[in-house]
Amino acid sequence: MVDRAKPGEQTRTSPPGPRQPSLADVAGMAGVSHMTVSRVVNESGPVRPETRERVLAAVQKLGYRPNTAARALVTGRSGTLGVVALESNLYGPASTLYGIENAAREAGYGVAICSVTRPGRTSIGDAVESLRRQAVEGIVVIAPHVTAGRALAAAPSDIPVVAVGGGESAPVPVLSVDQYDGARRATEHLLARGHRTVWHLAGPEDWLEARDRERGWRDTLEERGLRVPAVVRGDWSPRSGYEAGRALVGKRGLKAVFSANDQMALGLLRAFTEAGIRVPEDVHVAGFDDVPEAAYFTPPLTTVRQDFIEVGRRTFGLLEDRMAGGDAGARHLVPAELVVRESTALR
Amino acid sequence: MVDRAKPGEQTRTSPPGPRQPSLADVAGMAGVSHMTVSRVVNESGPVRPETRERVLAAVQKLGYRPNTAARALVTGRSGTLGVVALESNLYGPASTLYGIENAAREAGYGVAICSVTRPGRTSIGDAVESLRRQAVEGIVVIAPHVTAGRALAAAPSDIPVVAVGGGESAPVPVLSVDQYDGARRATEHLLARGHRTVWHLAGPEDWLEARDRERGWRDTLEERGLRVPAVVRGDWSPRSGYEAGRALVGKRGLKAVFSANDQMALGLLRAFTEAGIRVPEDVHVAGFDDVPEAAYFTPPLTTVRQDFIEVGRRTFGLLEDRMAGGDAGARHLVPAELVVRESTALR
DNA sequence: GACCGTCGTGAAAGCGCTTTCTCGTCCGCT
DNA sequence: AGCGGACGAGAAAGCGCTTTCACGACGGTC
Repeated sequence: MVDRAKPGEQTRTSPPGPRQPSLADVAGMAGVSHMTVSRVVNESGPVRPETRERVLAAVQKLGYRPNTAARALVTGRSGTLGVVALESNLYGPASTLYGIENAAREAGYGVAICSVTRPGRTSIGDAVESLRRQAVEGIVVIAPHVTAGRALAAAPSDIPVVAVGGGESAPVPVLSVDQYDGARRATEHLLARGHRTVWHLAGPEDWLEARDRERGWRDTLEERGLRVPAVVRGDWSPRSGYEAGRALVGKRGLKAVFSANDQMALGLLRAFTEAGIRVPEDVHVAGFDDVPEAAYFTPPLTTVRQDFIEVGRRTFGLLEDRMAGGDAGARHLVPAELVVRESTALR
Repeated sequence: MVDRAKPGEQTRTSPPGPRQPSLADVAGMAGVSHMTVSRVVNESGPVRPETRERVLAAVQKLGYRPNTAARALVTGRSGTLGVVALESNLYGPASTLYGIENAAREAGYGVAICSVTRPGRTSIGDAVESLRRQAVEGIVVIAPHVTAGRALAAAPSDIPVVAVGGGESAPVPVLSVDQYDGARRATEHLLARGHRTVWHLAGPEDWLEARDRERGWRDTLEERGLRVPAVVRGDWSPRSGYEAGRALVGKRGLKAVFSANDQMALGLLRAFTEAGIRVPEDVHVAGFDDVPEAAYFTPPLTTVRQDFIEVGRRTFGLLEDRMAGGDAGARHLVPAELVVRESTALR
């Protein structure tokens, strides 16, 4: 019985021990050429059923696993995609990553990640380069920053790159949730409660999403000829929302606030609570993202939901297009949805 | 001037266009053999300084990038690690992932991820298999589930595997935060407030971390001969915390609750607020994790902090050990830290 | 002045796989 | 009976790299 993998003529360097079985090993056991095994494994080319059975049995018994490196070497395809992810626990980016990974895996791709702490021209470039070294076939950049767009301007043209949630003015296809429209919906919702105007707690200026949300809010007010209060700016963190809240307390005519994300809205709520301002009785508050916690804030938060799984799926689709040589277009939007909760309850 | 990469004798299949430059291309331009280029690139073996300069210049001009597949094929090392991640936005697992990725990148490894939705015997096995197909050199399983331990029992022995935050009874090294001790600290803190006992909102039974935290809580009470109230169980989500909160409202002697994570504590707070129970005036609440939001809950939450970055770093260290053939030991603990906030303020 | 060791370089082999080409066999057709 | 074609299988080449070995040119030693 030829149970053990044949050691080959030369024993190689001794330590590695019994190496992984190769096509040749399987072929030996099945009594065919390695080519036939290849055909069976890849289901390419015709093989007589009984031969196939024998090969399959040998594959099974040997625990044969195709050598990715060898395959990649000859085909020039690694079967791996790269994702440049923002190192943060921000709900959006993290969820998007999973969405992409899922879609990629279903399509038979592996996913390599490279995280960047603070995106800038260099760091994103470094990340892309690092992924290229891993021979990825395409790259998704989760790049909500404005600077990311600039970084992508220098994106390599010999490998497909797509961006999600940013990358404006970058020469790559971009997919994002319709931040502008989402912000408009939230603002309109607040206005529909009868307020004269809506204040805005914005995100960091260098985030495209923050800009879009701010623009949506501003346009909505201006279109109706309403007063546009000075923007208060945070950094997405609950802490910054809290500080913004303290700054807002006591502002005249503060009746409605639209926060650019849920975490800052949480800080806002906290600051208002401490100051004795009741939500929704005294002030209405809306957020953005619909993080799982939002429904359990005090009070439950009206917010704008983004479907990150869908974003991930479609982003992968975009990349697939590009890899197939397609154009994929420039900018794609996924709609956002308003979720109304107690923080904007009628009073 | 020899500026263009030499096309090679055969034009290959026409469509691929000008392929990536190879060692041979660089060698041609520098007027040396491909071996010399290899030596320069890898800094292996002696090369005369001036030769080296010439080679480097050619590398630069051609934009040469070593072909990972070819290198992996001959060396048998892919330079890639695999991480089996839990697909969730739970703060802990996500943060751990970044910690690992960072440490790995610093050490020159790429990171491939494979997410699993609900860990079970099969899914983790599938994920591991999927990563092996990508020729990873080692695998980290972020496996907080009890079942994960069982899944790992069948872990392949021919590739280094380590687990983080779970994998009890698995034949692999495991690293985790000291959940038991953290839970004890939280419980002791609550008891120090003068309560007769502490209630516990536990996590899902099939999570090892949930078990450890529950055990820490229970032991602390039992050691002091205190009454051990019936455990209420959630699933980590704010929603489940909310429901648990509603169930707890009205329990006789409800003065202190230790929630197994912060998100559930949030739901708890919400339920208490709705029921007119004030925290900390009427009831004390403590959580676990110290998510960034915890400091801005209403009221700010006393909780147990876990240093996930450290966990990631040390987990990678463990894997590195294993890959180098070391033993790495069985179980490693990272201490947890109590963070006191208003939800357990003295009254 | 013949010799050994070092240094810098090149030649050859081969990692495991796919691509392409070739070859023998058997069928159905005229 | 003869022959083209489909079918099943193998032979050979080569992907880009590292490993191993071989080779010439030195410089110092006895």
